[in-house]
Amino acid sequence: MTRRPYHHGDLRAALVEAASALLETEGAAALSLRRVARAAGVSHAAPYRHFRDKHALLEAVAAAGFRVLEDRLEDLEQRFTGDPRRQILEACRAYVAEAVARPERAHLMFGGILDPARRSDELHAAIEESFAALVATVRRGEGVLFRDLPTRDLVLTLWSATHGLALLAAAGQLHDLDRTTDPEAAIERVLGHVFDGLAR
Amino acid sequence: MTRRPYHHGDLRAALVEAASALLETEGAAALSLRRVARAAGVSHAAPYRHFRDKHALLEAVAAAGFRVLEDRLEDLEQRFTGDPRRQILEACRAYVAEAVARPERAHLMFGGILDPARRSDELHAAIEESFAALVATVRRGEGVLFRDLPTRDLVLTLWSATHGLALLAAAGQLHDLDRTTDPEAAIERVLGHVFDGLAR
DNA sequence: GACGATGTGTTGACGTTGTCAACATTGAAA
DNA sequence: TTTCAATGTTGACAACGTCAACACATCGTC
Repeated sequence: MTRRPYHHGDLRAALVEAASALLETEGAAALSLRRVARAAGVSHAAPYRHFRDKHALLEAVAAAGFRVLEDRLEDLEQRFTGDPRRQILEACRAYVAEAVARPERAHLMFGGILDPARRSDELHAAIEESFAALVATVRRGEGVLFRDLPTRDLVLTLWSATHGLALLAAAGQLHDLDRTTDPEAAIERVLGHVFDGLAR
Repeated sequence: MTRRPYHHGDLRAALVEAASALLETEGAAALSLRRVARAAGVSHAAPYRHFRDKHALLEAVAAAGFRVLEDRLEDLEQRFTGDPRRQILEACRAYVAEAVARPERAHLMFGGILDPARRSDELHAAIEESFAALVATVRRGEGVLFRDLPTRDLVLTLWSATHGLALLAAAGQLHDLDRTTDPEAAIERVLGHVFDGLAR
């Protein structure tokens, strides 16, 4: 039943895998299509059978990142059913933790590397679904945790704070403010205050 | 016909200028050292008399961005002396507005393009000074606007929310959440709620 | 079995890039 | 006037993204 393409097995997945690894270890600047191909053990033009160009490969890497985010969020719903506050807190924590663990991918997902005008369907779907999971998580707190505010306000406020902290941490820029701040503790305090502002 | 002299006059500044312009119009991917040199009217290797490598040029562009941010913040202190709430609000607005007006540079400043390990003294100083201006702005609200919280908490919370919104807006990702959200209105609402959470 | 069609990987080429070494030109110090 | 450091140019190189031409494995059809 498993249809295996003939030579490499599943080159497409292998390329995304190799690109993700190279991205994190060597940085975005050092990530070339040819190095990815070499890492996957194929010739320099082989990737073109699976991706229109380099941009498309990078989009696939980003899409994988969004899918991880979505999985985390949905997992949290299972783990903390009936405790929306915990769900939201943990979701934000996971968001920051992901960015810190894979900063290069985080910048690929949210930074100015990919051209929004050229988004593939795959990436578009991955983004939509992960954002839907995020909105759904926040929604579970509506009427229970938060004041009577538009969903948009709740999501935007929580998301902005979390996103900001995640990217500052990923870029190592928290240290420019305060050498002793670690992201884990920071998200705790920041979210506490933001919750206070939204609480009923 | 004014004949161009062999020596440019102030090539360094011209290169930073040309690079900034190219960055915003063509995007980071299309920004090559050689195109910058061409735009400045010099040969392809001339930039090496002023910058160690491409990375150093990009750092100079980023540093200029941080200096703009600092100037804005300090200008606000003059314009709204004695009104710390207004100062902070306007500072956050300016932060977002800058990111939206020059999204490519914002990503260069905060994204994963520049290697933090190789920061030039110029960039390092520009970052420190703009962050100091940011902290100073928030401090003016201490004891007046905010609950009795560590400065670090105040700065981190306000900064995270603002930074997050700024980068989401710069990346055009606000539209993934809600097609009708415009950054100007969003920062207003987000900051309102965050202020509530920090207010005394 | 034979056999093209099709999907997949390879090879070689092209123009562009970042960078370097060698050289040219300039303005100012001596 | 001579000299020299600073600044700009030229030409080279390997690595890059991309493409066209080719090679081969697999499969449906006869």
